[in-house]
Amino acid sequence: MSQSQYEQKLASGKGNVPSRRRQARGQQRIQLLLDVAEQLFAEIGFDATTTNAIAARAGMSPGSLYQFFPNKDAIAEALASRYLEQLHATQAYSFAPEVVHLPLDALIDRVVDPLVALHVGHPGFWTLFSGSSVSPRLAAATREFLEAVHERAEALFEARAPRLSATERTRCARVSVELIRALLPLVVAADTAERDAVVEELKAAQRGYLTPIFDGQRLRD
Amino acid sequence: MSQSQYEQKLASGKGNVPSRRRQARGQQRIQLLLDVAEQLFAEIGFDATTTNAIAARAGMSPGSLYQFFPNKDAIAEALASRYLEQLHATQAYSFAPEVVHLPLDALIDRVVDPLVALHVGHPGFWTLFSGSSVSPRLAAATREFLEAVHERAEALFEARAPRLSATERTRCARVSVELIRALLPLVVAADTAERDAVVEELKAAQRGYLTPIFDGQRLRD
Amino acid sequence: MSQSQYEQKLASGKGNVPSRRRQARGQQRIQLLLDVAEQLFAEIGFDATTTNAIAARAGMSPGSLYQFFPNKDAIAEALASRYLEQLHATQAYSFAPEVVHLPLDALIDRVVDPLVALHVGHPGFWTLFSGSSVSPRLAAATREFLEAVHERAEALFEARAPRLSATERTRCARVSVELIRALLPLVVAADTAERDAVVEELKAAQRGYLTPIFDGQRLRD
Amino acid sequence: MSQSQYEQKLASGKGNVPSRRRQARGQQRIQLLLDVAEQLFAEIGFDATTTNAIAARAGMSPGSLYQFFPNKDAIAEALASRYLEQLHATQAYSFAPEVVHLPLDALIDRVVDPLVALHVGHPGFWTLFSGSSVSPRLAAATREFLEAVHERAEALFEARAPRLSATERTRCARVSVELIRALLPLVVAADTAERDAVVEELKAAQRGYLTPIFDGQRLRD
DNA sequence: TATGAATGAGTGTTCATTCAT
DNA sequence: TATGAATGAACACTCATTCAT
Repeated sequence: MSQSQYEQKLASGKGNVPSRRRQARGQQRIQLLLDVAEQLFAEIGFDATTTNAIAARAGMSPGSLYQFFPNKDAIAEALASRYLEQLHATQAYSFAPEVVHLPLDALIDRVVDPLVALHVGHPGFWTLFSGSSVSPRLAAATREFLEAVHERAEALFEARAPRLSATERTRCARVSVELIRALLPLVVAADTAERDAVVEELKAAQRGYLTPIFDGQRLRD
Repeated sequence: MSQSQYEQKLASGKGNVPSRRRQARGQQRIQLLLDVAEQLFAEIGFDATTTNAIAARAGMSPGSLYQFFPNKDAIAEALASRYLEQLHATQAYSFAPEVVHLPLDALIDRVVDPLVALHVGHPGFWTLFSGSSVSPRLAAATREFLEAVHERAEALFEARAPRLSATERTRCARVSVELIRALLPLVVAADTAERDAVVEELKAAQRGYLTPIFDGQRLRD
Repeated sequence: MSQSQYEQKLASGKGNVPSRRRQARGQQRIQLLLDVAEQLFAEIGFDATTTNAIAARAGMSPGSLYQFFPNKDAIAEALASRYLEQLHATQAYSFAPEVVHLPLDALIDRVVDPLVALHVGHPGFWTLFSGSSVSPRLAAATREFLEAVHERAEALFEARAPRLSATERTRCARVSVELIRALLPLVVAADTAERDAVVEELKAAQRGYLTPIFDGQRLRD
Repeated sequence: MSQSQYEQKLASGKGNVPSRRRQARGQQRIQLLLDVAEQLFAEIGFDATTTNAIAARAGMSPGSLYQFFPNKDAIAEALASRYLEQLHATQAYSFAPEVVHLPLDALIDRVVDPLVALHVGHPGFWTLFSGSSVSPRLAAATREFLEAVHERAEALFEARAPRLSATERTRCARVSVELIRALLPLVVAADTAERDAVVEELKAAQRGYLTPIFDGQRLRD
């Protein structure tokens, strides 16, 4: 989903195709706005961030902001969408078919590392997904995305722990995912020196949780 | 830190010492306001909750609310403080001296079960501690409390995994704590039928993470 | 339709029945706001009138205005409704059953005089009903009211000019009504000295239009 | 008053004399803008019509619009001026010298028919002259024009009803004019089938009003 | 003490107008 | 000349907070 959805041409006139230059300029400004918004959301939260503040920090007028986004929520949504796109990309890598047969350590690396990279690159982004005053659309998008992740995780569990009941599988997959998701803020918060070590702990926790499950030691429900 | 700090005693000469009855009435109203605020924060978030809505739901006027709390943030802070008090109480139990020698499973039960009870009893309370628009005071209180918990956890680690370096110990303690903290929302969100099972997973994850550490299998940093 | 519809009680609490004094005060302020709004609408039009300007001129804060009216349109609607109520009252008098048998001159006096009085008392009110940016609700209310008036006029025509075809009757009634409606602004605009004379002309015009119709001289369609 | 007044000739030394072609193009675009503006004003009113919408509907950019008109009001004024020009033309015909001696019916036809044609051709134009947020200049122009019409009507009255006092003459002329002006919206609003009949009523009303005056039956003031 | 009407600064958003290209 | 992105003042409306009763 690109932000082109926000362009509102009042007239479809004839040859008013914006020059490549113009378009590029627009794209840059949109990215700038999103970057600024991300910063501010991270710093003071979604609600405390005013649209005028975003525009000002981006060095433009409030009116300009509204040329790109129909309203404040749309900014959060675009931000989320930008983020989710990247997340999707990592997922394609993390859950590629051959991954199923990887040893556990490699498997965990494959899932965790891109996530860590993404979060470290977008510190404070998590704000968006935990705040409660976010738009329903954003909430829906998030839920949807999480569902997708859970499904992939479940598929993995089906292959690696086939003796789990369906209920158990769903539950374990969710817990496994949340285990990572939940420790990510800790990783982001850690200073650079400490970060790698924390990531190792995260992986250890994941290993500790998954090993008995994948070993088939868990039989009773 | 109790909410009595908000009571504005003018302490002028006259005999305006509130009768015991009055005081009791005030306490009740404060608790009512906090209960209502907790509900609303959980339902629609801190920012979306208006002070007027809190007062209205509590069956009193906005003016009355401001007799007990100097501003909106103070409500969140009092709520947090009430919560943290309870949390402190559980901590006294969870980290009592004899706990050090409990088998791992029992140890985990002792820490996790009261936490789960508390969170289930105060659903959505977590909103307060994750939102970013909360007052700096609240943020400080939270940080302070977490430090205390980390310290206790560290003390436990010192006893159970004495071969860990100081740095490792701190890190592992934090991760162990966050592991629980992070999965608690999942527990709260689960419907009653599912809840116990999720709690079991939470404990399994904790066990999985702690076992190798407490067993002394972790030597390298 | 009273303005009580705008009162939004967040809580229905217990005995928070506003004192008679309080209620009266509220009524006064509502009337004041409507008066001020009527002035401003007449002076500079609906769109150019800002809600803040209304509040300021009424000596209160914007917030207060919104305690009585949910939005700007509602002010126009309340104004219209206040006006239409009065108009309804005059209609009851103008079209009372015995009126059918009055001589033409008396009949015209009976219809025109109250209308003139009303319009003179509310100069510039017409703005509301001619502006195009008014709310759909207001437009509907106006249309509805006009329909009612047309119906009454038609009933009169049925009695006084029974030989008119249904189509003719409808058309003549509408024209007769519009003849008055349209000249009213001229009456309002006239200075006091001139006013009575203009009203006389209005009546003369009406007489001139109705006489041949009521005399049965109009037979062809 | 033509819209050429809006063309900003800098008249600097160089040969920037626009070619005939260019001028013609400009004229076309101006007319196009005025047509579009007229439509929009009629559809949604002056205030709700944005300059951007006018430009868009005319297939040009906002910047271009401002090459022809210095501001939004000027569009309404140019529109009015275009309209008034046409109106002036009809007046030359309606009040030609020989008209004085026409029988009443013919006289009325001569005045009313062109007006009806004009209004039907420019539906909703009246919006401009009744809205209150129009520019003072527009108001002045309208007033001015009406004065001119009134004067002509008065001249007619002087010839046809010489026994009227000056005051009476002025008043009756105004009322006669307003009588038409006021019913014109009804004519415009009527669907094509009904329209002619309504026009006939309009004429009948005018006849009914004028006959006694021109017959000299009106002597008293 | 309790009330709730009143306040007013501040928010998201619009749109007439400008100006670099 | 034409363009349309950019501007920013201004508007409708909200809500934390106060204060007369």
